[in-house]
Amino acid sequence: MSKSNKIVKSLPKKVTVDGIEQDILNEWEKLGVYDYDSKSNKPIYSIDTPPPTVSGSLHVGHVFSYTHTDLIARYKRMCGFNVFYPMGFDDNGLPTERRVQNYFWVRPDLSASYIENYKPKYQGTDGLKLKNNEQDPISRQNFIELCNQLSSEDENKFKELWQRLGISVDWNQTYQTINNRSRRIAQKMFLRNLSRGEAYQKDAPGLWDVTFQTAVAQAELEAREYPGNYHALKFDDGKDGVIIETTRPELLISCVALIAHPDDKRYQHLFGKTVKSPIFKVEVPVLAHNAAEMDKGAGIAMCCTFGDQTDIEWWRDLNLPMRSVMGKNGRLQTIIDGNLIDWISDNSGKSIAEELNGKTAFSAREIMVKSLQESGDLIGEIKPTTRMTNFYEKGDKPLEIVASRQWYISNGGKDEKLNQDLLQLGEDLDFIPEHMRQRYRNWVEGLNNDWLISRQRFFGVAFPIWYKVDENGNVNYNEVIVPDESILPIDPVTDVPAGFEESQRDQPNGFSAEKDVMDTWATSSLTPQIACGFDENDTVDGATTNDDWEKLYPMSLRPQGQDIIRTWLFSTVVRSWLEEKKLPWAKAALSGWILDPDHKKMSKSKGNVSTPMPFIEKYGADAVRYWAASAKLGMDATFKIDNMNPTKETFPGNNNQAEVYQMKVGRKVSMKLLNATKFALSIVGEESTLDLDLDSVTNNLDQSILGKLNETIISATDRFEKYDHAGALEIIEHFFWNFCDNYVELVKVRAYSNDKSAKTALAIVLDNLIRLFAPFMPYAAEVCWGWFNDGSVHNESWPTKLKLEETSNAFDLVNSILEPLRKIKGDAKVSPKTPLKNVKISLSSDSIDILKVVQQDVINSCNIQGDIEYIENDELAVCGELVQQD
RNA sequence: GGGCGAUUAGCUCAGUUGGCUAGAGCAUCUCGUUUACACCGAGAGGGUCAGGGGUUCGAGUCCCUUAUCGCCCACCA
Repeated sequence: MSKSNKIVKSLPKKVTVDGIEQDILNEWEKLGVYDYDSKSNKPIYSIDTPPPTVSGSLHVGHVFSYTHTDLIARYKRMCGFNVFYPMGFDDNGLPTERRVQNYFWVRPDLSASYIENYKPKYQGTDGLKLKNNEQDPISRQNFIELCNQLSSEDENKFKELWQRLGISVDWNQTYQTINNRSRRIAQKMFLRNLSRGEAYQKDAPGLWDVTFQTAVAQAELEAREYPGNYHALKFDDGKDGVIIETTRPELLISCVALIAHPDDKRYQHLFGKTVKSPIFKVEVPVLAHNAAEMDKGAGIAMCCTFGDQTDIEWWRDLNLPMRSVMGKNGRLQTIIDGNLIDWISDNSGKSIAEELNGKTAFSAREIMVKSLQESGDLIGEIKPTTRMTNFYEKGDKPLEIVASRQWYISNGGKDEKLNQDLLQLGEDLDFIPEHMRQRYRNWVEGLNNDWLISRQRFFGVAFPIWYKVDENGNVNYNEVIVPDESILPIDPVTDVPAGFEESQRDQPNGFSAEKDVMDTWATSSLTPQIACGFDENDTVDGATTNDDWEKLYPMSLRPQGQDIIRTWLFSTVVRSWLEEKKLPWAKAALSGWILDPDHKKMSKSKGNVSTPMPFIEKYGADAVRYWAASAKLGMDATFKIDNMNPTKETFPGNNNQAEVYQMKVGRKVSMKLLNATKFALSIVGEESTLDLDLDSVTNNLDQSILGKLNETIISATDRFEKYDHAGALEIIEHFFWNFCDNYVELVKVRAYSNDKSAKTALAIVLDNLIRLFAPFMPYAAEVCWGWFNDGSVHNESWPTKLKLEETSNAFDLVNSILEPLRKIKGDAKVSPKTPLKNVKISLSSDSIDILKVVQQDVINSCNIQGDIEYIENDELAVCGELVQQD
């Protein structure tokens, strides 16, 4: 390596890390330092950045994981890759729907027509004051426009934070998950799934959230503890009765059978016979099924349509009738079109059935318990219990099971071959850290159904389809009308299929729109396609083109949180496999959690989040990055705050006394880098050019520090290649402190006296160190670099192995005798400047030879008077006498 | 119930394929220094590597087992 002709610019008297960010940011933007170059021939490194949800706010956990990705991006960029590092904004889905509703006090209404230049009456946080006013009903298209308007405000706040943090995203490459490009791609991919038979609709019982009144997918479930009671109910078998236990007596009315295990001796005599339910006196069969567990409850279960997933299994396997009463609004429906449900003939049973109509599960249960107690069919005490129950992850009421027509995409939940293929893809994908692969395996192996992608919500990407309406005015869901790909995106609620006119909407022999929207993951699963320009017809919203698609896909890296392996990661693999028969990326990097000081995961719902900007302002962006960079991928990190009671009230760092240890250290490191560089340049830069020629380093000690530098470069690079940024940082930092505290101190005198070798070594080390630190501390590194270079350090190359002859271990040797020499003065509690005399050093003869060559630096820095006496001995020993000061 | 991970100094964590007297930072204590850096430097104390077995010349590292913590999945009779 031989570089020269570097011009040393003027150095500041005092360095600082405060307020350095904005000027540098402007410079980066001006130079386009992080721009992806679609015309370049360099190898590409493409990153499938997670699009943050814009309706939320960013917390330190985001800063943590996005910094990890940025470290990789910056490293790869310096290694000569053409880095494609886009940013998306997730503004599709329920959180945004609710936020837009409350912010503008509107609600989407599918019957409302589109209004050009619609201006909402309200805006801001006055939603609560408007509680009594009705929300303004507007069309879906208007709603999407309001979303885009609100999102762009949020996006700017996000962008500001990411930039300040030094995330090296190419801001020309951005997308929104609700913008035209995303909707177009989501619809196009759905149509292709449909044409290949991978997307299909089915009318079947499924999990249903009664609050949001939408179907939910397996991936969105969350099991939570839920209190309940066991009720022992007696069914009439003509003899002593059959006792079953249930936590849901309100579903007795939907009971279609009693089920026990085929091997259960207790119930053998009942199989094939019927019993009568209490209260309603409905005759139901007693049947055998393997899924019944002998040791659960009474060993015999009441099968209702539907209480849980097992009920669905029994209903399907045993061909049982459907007696569903649970309405989509969470209320029991026993009277339909004025008629009471038809399977009850008993008169008193009928009147209770009538009473149940319109009741929530909760009040229906109260009615049933009371009735059962009165009739004497409730046996013994009601026993309280706590059980795990499935909830929609965003909901707060247990899920019900309701039959409805929904759209699904095959994901291996029902197709063994596809399941195997997807498992194999999980083996082919490079997980970082490796053990995260197990999460993927567990999930794919545990799938029990296809991916439910339709949602009965208003805001999201519309299904681009209509259905034919028959001559009687009934919608025929089997006759799907699809648009041509070229006109996407469309909204079937306002757009009209080819060959029809608007007047035929919902008319006999006309057409009817699919009103559901797709699940948000149905769009998010396409982020590689959206970011990389998959759509050859795209003329809107996109920065990349279809030419880029060929180069960028499959992508190099998917960074993401471990909590969304089953959703985002898996669904992206599914879509990519179905469309391209490829993995979407080579590697997946999973980041860990940020834990609060009580070791609880930091999340918005727990109210323990810390907003990052105050920390950036207090310590500087480099320091915050240093904190994040110190943690390995996939490892949790504790957000440890000193001097502070870690309660909710005081947690977010508004207390000036509070310190985040690692950030404090990070600030020290960046200051040290600035100071060390300034110092070295002040000695070295007396001339107008810097000599970085290795041949100019002739002194043994100087050569040996270059040897140390070389080791550092090699092992830091090795760590980075293994995606171990924390290990790389540790190695670089260790060398850096050693260099500052020992080497620089040693050669000061020689360097001041214009020694060519020392000056060149200092310059070479600094030149490399700044580049080693650049991914971690982009601001401090840029400042240092700017003192003796033009252009950005972030477009420079990552240091590579120096072409050195074999070097001695002079530096380590000197360090090992420096320590005891310092201790002599330390023990005597005198200044390090105090002179020493009669210094004797015993060590091996080889080491003596090396040491003699470089001893002048030791004599200078320790202020040794007279000669050093060397004694040959394998055991290292150092002694000396202090010269008495006046 | 099935799976994954963690457990090393007061705190936060390193410790790569078994090979040192087990390391670093913070915190604590002692001392020093102000022409690179007080957003500094030098030094000290502090650990039965969660417990118990085993393999090995040798175990923080490998195997078995127990305990505690965290997470994922299953669990609604």
